Amino acid sequence: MKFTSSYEPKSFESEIYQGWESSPAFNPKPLTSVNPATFSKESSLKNRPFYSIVMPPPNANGNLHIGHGLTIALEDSLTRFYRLLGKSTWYVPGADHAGFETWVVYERALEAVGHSRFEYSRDELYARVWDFVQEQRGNMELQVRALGASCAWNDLTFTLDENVVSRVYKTFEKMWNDGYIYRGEKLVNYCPKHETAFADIEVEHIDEPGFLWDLKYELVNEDSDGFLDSSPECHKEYIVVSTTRPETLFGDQAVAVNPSDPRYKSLVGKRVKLPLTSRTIPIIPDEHADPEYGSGAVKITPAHDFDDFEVGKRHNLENLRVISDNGHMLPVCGDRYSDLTTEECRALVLKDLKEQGILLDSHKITHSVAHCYKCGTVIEPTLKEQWFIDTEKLAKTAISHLKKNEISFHPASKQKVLINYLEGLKDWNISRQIPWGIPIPMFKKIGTASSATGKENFDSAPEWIFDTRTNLKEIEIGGVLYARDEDTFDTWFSSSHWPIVCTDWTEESGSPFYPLNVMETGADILFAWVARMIMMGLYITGEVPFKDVYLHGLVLDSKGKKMSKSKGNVINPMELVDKYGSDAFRLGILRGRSAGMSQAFSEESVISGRNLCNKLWNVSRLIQTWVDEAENKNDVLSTSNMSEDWICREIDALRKKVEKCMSSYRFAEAVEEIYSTIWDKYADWFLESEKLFKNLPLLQKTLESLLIIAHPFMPFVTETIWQTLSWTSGMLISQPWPAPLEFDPISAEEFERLMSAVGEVRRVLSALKTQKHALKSVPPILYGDDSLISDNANLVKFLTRCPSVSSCEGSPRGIRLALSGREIYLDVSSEISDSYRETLEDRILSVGRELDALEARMRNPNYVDKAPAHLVEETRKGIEEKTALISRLKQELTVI
RNA sequence: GGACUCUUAGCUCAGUUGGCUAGAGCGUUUCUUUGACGUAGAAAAGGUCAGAGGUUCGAGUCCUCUAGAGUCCACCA
Repeated sequence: MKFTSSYEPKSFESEIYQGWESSPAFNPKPLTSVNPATFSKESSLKNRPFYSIVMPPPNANGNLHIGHGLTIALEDSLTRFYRLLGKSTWYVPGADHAGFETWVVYERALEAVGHSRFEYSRDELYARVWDFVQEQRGNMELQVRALGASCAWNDLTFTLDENVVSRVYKTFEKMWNDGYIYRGEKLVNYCPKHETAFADIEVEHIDEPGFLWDLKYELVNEDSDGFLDSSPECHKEYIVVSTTRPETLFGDQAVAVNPSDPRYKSLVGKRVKLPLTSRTIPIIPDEHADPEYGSGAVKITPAHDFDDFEVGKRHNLENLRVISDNGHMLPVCGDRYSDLTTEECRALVLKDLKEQGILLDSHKITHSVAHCYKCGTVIEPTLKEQWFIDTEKLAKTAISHLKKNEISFHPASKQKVLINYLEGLKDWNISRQIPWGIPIPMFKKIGTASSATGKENFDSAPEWIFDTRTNLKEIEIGGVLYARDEDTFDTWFSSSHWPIVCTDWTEESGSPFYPLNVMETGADILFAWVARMIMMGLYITGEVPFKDVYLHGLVLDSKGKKMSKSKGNVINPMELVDKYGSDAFRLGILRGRSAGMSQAFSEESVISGRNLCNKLWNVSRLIQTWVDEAENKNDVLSTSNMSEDWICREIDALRKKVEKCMSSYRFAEAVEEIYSTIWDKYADWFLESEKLFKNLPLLQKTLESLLIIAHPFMPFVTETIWQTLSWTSGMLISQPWPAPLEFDPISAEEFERLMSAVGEVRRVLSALKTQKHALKSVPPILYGDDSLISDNANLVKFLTRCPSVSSCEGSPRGIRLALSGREIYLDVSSEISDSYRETLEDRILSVGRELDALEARMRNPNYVDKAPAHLVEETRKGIEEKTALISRLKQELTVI
């Protein structure tokens, strides 16, 4: 390949990726090639020769969004970094069947062609979605490749793969045997549109305006003497209940009042007539009723409200369902209301109550309403028999391991947040009434086969049995027939196994890659996923599933607003990759981003990334040109001037800095360092100097080091350059991390002095150009007793573009630069130096202010006593230098 | 009600256990058609680190309070 004059990512990215993918680079080294002596269970993860990380599986049939772009930029830079360090690296890619999400998409597609899910059996639907997913599949994987993920594609794990399902079944069986799983009839969060239950975590609570209605429930006289109590409160003939859901009154089982509420004390035990029905219900005392809220009396509907369900349990109330699974009123509500939707029913009930004088008042309120996180439908708490996991022990175990700091969190604050969550964790409903997912391997006893043994066994057979033959609707065991539960698992139940299934962990031999080095994912799924992986990992393996957790925040739009389709501010990562290249995107999205923070993102940062790629491209092109032009190519590698010592020192510092940043997950800082080293140091100073020296072996070596260090963050362009350079061989992706470079530190410091001298020349020239006696042409430089300048006259001349740099021969003239330890003059006319007077005066003032600050510090005896000696010494030196500088500046002033 | 995070340049953000004159990118201004790069080079302007106390020789950094922004969990008849 040849270097084009500018960086054109489109011309090489896909080809480069194919090269990587067809090599063994993405795969972990075979176990036999890794020295087993270096691996033991006890050794810390840092020292083990493996590095493992798994990809949070993107939806198999979806497209990547900006969050995936960030995920892959983060994970892949870690993977490539540790690969370069020589670890056997395994980045396992994944694809998610995305149970509910995919189901919603599929059901919508079905409805679009005029069909309903209810026309098909569960098994038919499963088969149809399977085909649907296969048709849609592929884009995601191509997009992951386009982002440069160096993952082991051979090991791609789909969440419905056979090994995933069998592992999930194993866990379920163990939990069933250990008594962690139970079937219970409880109120569950239920989406009436999609007709499925959810875990608490999948419900979105939104504050909404609503009404609190006061209803009059009339007291009925059931006393034997036929008269109401004579106490003054009970001269009333009714009790006012406050409700936001009048339509559920058909299911009311009681009216609760607070036992300490004096208003209602004497009413406890009485009964009231339930409006619109012929039923009566009791007034019961319960702490749940808040005397401060509404009328202080609350109707209790155990089958349709979580709190009421608990009240009902305490008072042995009946759970009477009045709303169906699909959100319509049941026949029990009577012909007038039966079959209406809850909204229709509410309107009609209110109208009827008003006409009957039962609706007394209404108040505008704001209350939080539970919604389906996917379709936004209001969640209907519904009484259902479901499979639950008793989470108490799981959470307790997880908390104890977390408190022992076995997992370090980035950001650290999330550890506390997670413990806080686990401490209040309720039992976990894992049943979903959607066809797309892993079938629950439980079968219910339904009858007997026509054999004698069946009849014999039937009574003693358990109600439910575990069996993995979920491809069958019915099974027969010992003559007893069982039917499969048609529900599927909550996807978080199966995905909590992700670190275990992706590392091929087994009971027999574990896995050298388990626990994972790091789990990188979005902070928004800390509870849903990270918490569950920890609980499950500990339950199955006894070990935490990962040692580090890195959580990234949301990627917001350029104004800091959340991206959403409805707002139209969604940024598509693939468009940016297409426009500026994959590396530019990666640099742009990592830039200025820190753990756990939701931060803005814009195209500008990607453009800046593209510019860095272009810079590196041209740096490489220039060096290649010099190599091509050179006649003698057998020079020995060594530094031959101070800019070379300096750049070696800087690259070495960069290497260490990047190592440190990566081990503490400070990606943005690593990127920042790479930027400034490539651009400000290597290109602007070193390469400029090398235009005079052209020390080819050193140029080549330093460029190689930079390419390797930058590779984790900008893999395509660095690899392309590597493969284009004439002297390099093999692939960059599998090169060893650079060894320390040799340099003379004193010489490196000398170069810094030269840089500040050159900088001062440039600053003064720039100032003179804009003053009233504007400088027409660049003046010569004169030096007095200054070996740094005399020894490097050529370099100074080149870097400042001055026509000449020569000795003043004992007769200085022009402007003397205000640099301590330097004697440099700009040979300008007296008019020009006059015009510089003002600038000089400003300079004296500002140095004076700095001097004052330092002197004040030294006057403080506590500072001299208590501050570290080196700081005091530095302050002392600073005072000396600034004093000298001021006196010289003043001298200059008088000369002028 | 409980928990967490944030407030630093016009914008987006760094700033590790407190320590030299608080940094970067983008934007702005001036200069340069210079040899790889105009997707460039050289230089500049721009900050009472939200506010008030406190600890300390020393606070953007630690503590307390106040104000504002945001997130999560629980509850809300």
